[in-house]
Amino acid sequence: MKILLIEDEQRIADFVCSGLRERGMQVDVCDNGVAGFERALKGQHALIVLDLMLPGRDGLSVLTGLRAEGLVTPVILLTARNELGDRVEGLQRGADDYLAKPFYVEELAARIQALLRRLSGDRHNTLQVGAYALDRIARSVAHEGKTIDLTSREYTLIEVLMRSAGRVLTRTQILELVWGYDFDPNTNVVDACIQRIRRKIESISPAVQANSPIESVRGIGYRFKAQG
Amino acid sequence: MKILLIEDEQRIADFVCSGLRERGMQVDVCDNGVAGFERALKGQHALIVLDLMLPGRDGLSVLTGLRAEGLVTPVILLTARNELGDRVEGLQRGADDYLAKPFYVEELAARIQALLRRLSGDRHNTLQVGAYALDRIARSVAHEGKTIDLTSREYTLIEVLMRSAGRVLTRTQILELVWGYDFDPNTNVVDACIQRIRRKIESISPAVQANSPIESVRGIGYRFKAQG
DNA sequence: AGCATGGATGACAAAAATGTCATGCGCAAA
DNA sequence: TTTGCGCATGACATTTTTGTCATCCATGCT
Repeated sequence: MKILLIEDEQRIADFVCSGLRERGMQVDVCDNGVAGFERALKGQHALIVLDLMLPGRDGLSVLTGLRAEGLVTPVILLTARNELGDRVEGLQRGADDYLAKPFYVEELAARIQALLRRLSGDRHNTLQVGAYALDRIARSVAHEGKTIDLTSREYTLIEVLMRSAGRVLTRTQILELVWGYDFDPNTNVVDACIQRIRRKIESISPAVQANSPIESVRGIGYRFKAQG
Repeated sequence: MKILLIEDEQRIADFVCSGLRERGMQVDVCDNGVAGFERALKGQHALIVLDLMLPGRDGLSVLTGLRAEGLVTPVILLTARNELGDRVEGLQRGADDYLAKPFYVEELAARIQALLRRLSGDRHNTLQVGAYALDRIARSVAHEGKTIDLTSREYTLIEVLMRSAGRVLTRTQILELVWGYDFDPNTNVVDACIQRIRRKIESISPAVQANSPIESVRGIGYRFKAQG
C-alpha cells in the first residue's frame, strides 16, 4: 500500500516515514506543493497525507487542484494547532480527515488505516475488541449485550485505547490524544479516568472484576486487551 | 432510488412508506423476514430498512444471512428502545446504522440520505450550510474561520437543525431527536439550549447579532436558515 | 389599543463531569 | 526481606453542563 506524504519539514517527514514504514506501508515523500501535486496526480497512491503549510504551493490549493482534476484519492490533512479555520475549510474542499500538529505517528497510522478500511467497504460504525463493542453512533461501549454509559472524556479515552488494542499507550500519548497538547503533563487525570471507566465496566458486569479489559503496564501505561 | 422496507407492523410500514415516497424514494415493503430476505437478495435496492423484530424470520438472522450471501447493500436497522444489545450486535453483523423506535420519518430519511451520500463517495466529515460548517470530527461548528465551542447537547441539537436546514422542526421533534423519547414534554429546555447556542455564535461573530442562523417560527418551532 | 399566546431571557439550582490531592498498597528490584 | 516507585483509590473542590422557573417582550388577532 503506497502512501504519498507531502511535507516540507524534514524532521516531520522523517519520523512519519519511518513510523509508517514500520507498519508496512510504502511511503513516497515530496517536500513542496508543486512536486506533491504532480506526483499525486499520477494516481499511484492509496492515500495522501498533506501538510497545509507548504513552500511553493499551499496545501489547500494543492487539495483543491487535485479535486478539480477529478482525483478521488483520500486525503488526510496535517494542520498546525492554530489553523483551525483552515482545517474546516480543508474538509469542505474535499479532505477526508485532519490531524493537528504535533501528533503521534501512532495516531496518524490509525487514522490512515481507519480511513482506508472505511473506504474499502467496511462501513460499520463499530469496533469489536474481544467481548467489547464500541458503538460510534451512540458513543458508548457494549459488553455482553449490556451498554456501558460513558461520559464524553471516558468515551474518547476508551476509543483511543480500543483503536490501539493490544498495544500499550503511555500516559503521555493518552494525555495528548484525549486531552490535547497543552495539558499539564504532571497530572494523574489519565489514571483517574481509567479508574472510572473500569468501575463502570465492573458495575454492569461484575464477573469482570479482577479481569478488567484495560490492563496497567507498570512503568509504561495502559493497554486494552486484544482478546477478551 | 429504490428502498426495501422489511417491517411487519402495518401502521409503521404505512407511514414510513408515505414519508419516504414524499421524498422521492421508491419503496418496496415486505411484512416478514422470509419474504424480505428473498427480496433483498435480488439486489435491486439501494438500501434496506430492516426491523429487528419480525415474524417468520428474525431481523438479525436476515441480516446475517444477507451478508453471508455476500450482499453489500447498506442496511439501517429499526430497533425497539429496549433492544439495546441487539442494536450493537446488529452493527457488528453488518448493519450500517440503526434507529430506535419510535422515530420520525424525517429522521429516517435523513439517515438514508446521509448513508447513501457517504457510500457514493462523499466522504466528507463536514456539513456546510450557508456560512456555517459543521465539523463532525471535532463536534463543533465553524463560521468565518472561527470555531464555536459547543457542549455535547448543543452540538447534537445544532447537528439536527443543520441536517434539516431550511425545514422547520417542532419542539417535540427536536426534543425527541436530541433528548430522547422519555422526556417531560412540558419543558422549555429546547428554547434554553437554542438560546445558548445563539449566544455562543454571536459571541464569536458579533456581526451576526440580529441575524441568527437559527430562526424561530412562531407557533411551530425552529429552523436553521438554508442560506447564510 | 388591548389582549392573549408564545418566545426570549436571566437567574438560579441541581446534577454531572472533571481534575487534584493524599493515602495506601503491591510489585519488582536490590 | 526490604525499599522505593508506581499505580489504585477515595474524598474532595471546582467547573460545566443542564434543566427549571419567573418575568419580560413581541407578535398577531380582535
